[in-house]
Amino acid sequence: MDSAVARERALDAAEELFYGRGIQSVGMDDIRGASGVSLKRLYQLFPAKEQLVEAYLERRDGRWRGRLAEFVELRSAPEERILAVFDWLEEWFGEEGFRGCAWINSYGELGATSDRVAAQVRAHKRAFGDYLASLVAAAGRPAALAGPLFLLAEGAMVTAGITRSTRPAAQAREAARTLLEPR
Amino acid sequence: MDSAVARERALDAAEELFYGRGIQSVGMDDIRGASGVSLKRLYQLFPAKEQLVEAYLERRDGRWRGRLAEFVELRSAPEERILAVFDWLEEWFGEEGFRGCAWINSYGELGATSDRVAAQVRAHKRAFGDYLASLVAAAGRPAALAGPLFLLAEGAMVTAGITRSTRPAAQAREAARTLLEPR
DNA sequence: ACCGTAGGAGAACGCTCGTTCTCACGTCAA
DNA sequence: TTGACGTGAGAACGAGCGTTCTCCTACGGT
Repeated sequence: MDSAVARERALDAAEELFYGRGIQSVGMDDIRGASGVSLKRLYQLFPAKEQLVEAYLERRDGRWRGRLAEFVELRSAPEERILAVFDWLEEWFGEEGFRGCAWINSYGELGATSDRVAAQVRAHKRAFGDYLASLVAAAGRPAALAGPLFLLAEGAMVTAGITRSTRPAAQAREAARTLLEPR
Repeated sequence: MDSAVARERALDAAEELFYGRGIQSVGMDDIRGASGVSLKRLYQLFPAKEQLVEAYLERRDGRWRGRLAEFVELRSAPEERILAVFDWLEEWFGEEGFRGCAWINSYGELGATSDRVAAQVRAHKRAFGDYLASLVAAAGRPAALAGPLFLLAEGAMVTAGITRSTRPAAQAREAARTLLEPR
């Protein structure tokens, strides 16, 4: 098996297991079993579990933000683009296997003990916040709107994860619409 | 040492360590060292670690909501009481040792593997949401306001925990004020 | 004074898991 | 053909930790 292929399979297994069951409760042997990549190869590709965790979060970050941006691009009106973020959240929340925000969960699990994971979570959230801010700026709205919209989105992710419901997305969208109304 | 005293000391140590470093990275031996309660006594009081975790979350839930309600009671105007929630969040975020919401963190750590912890987190969040709803009702405002306010508060907690900043509280308060404005 | 009981200190046990090692096998260059 | 090398399967190692056990001391009732 090609190294690149083995790497992808390992990351696929890591993503499914880490996201679904939490990082600490998944062993390297579980990754091996789910990916078919031998332990020897796993440790060649990722010298320690923590590096596999980092690679998982990093790949997921790119994909997550990519999917969001792709969805948002379908709308042309700047205000609609902002609201589309919440529409996308609703789709995401409804997906099979949704278990909340991977970064918030990882932060709860490892934020206090792993500086590198904590930094990655902060970077992801900053990137998401910056993206929201860019949408607000593109709509010609005051920059101060971005913070509250970000908080609504974060609250929706956390609440959807805990309550296993898509409803927070619609609530957040509605609140966002109100905040966006001209006064 | 009296049993009741030992129990309190054990819970004090559990709260400080579990909240500060995460649950899984704290061993029963750490609890013993920090509390001065022997392992034998610990296991008499809490037959397994999971029960200590539950007792920790339960006691913290009572105290947390008690402190919040106490703070809110200081205001008399119904609208002010709603906003006071966010003022209290700001105070809380600024406390030494603040590390985000204990329940959100616990959910990230154990939500996928412990049904009892997951249920306790849901119960805590439901109680907080109900409390917010009662403040909204007391102010004679539409019940639909409670959801968005809840999401703002949750988003603020998560963001304050990750970024180690008190700013999300003020942002959430400002957004809440806007949502409360008569239109 | 004596015995039964409770409690403390900490060793011990058993399991999990991250990481490394062994060994047998297949491959490819010379 | 041969030998060096890479690889897979899985055993082995070592640490951490939840839980229990041992042993010793102190004390309370008679």
